Amino acid sequence: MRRLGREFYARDAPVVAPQLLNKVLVVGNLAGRISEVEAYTRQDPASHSFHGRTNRNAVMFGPAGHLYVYFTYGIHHCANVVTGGNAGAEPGQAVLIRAVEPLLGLDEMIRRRGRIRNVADGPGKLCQAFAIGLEMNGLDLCAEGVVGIFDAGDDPPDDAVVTPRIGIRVGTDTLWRWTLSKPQSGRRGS
DNA sequence: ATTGGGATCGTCT
DNA sequence: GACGATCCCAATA
Repeated sequence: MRRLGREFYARDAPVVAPQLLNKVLVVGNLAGRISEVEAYTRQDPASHSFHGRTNRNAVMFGPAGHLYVYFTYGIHHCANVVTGGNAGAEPGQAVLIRAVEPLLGLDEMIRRRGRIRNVADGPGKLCQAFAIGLEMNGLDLCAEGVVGIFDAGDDPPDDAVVTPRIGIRVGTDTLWRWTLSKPQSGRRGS
C-alpha cells in the first residue's frame, strides 16, 4: 500500500473527495476502506471555513493533507482531510470522511463502539471506532506516522452514488456527497 | 461571563 | 420520524 502524498490532497475538495473512495484510512493497527465522503469549500455556506479563519477551523487554512478534527453536538468527533491550498486551489477546503468499511482491527472497533453493527458507518461512529479525537487535529497524513490514507490498488468506483450532503441547513443544492452504495439501504424503492 | 447553535447518534414510537 | 444527549466554539457584552 502506498501512502497518499501532498499532491493528491492539494486540489479542490470536490475533486479529491470522490478520489478518496476505496482508499484505506489507517490509524495505528486499525484500517478501513473509505466508503462515504463529502466536500466542503471556501465559498461554501455549509463549510466551517465559510466565515473565515478562526481558532477552531485554522487547520482548514493550512497545508493540504492534514487532518481536521472537530467536535460537535456535545458528543461526536468528525474527521476531515484538508485539501487545496496551492496556486490552483485556494485554502479553506476539506473532505469529511463520513464512513469506512472496517478492514483491520474490527474487534477493537467493536469494543470501542460497544456494538457489533454500524461500527464505522457514520462520521461520529468512525471517529469513535478509530479513537480519533481533538488531539489528532492538525496531524500530517503525508508524514511517516500512525495515521495516514493509503492506496491499496483499488481505483475509485465509476458507479459512485452522488447526492446532496447530509445534516446541513444551507448548501444543500450542491451534489458533493459520494458513497460506494445507495444512501437509503433498500426499503422504499423509488 | 454568558449564550446559542451544531458537517450526529441511539433510542423510542 | 422525533427527540434528547451534552461539550466545544464563536460571538456578544
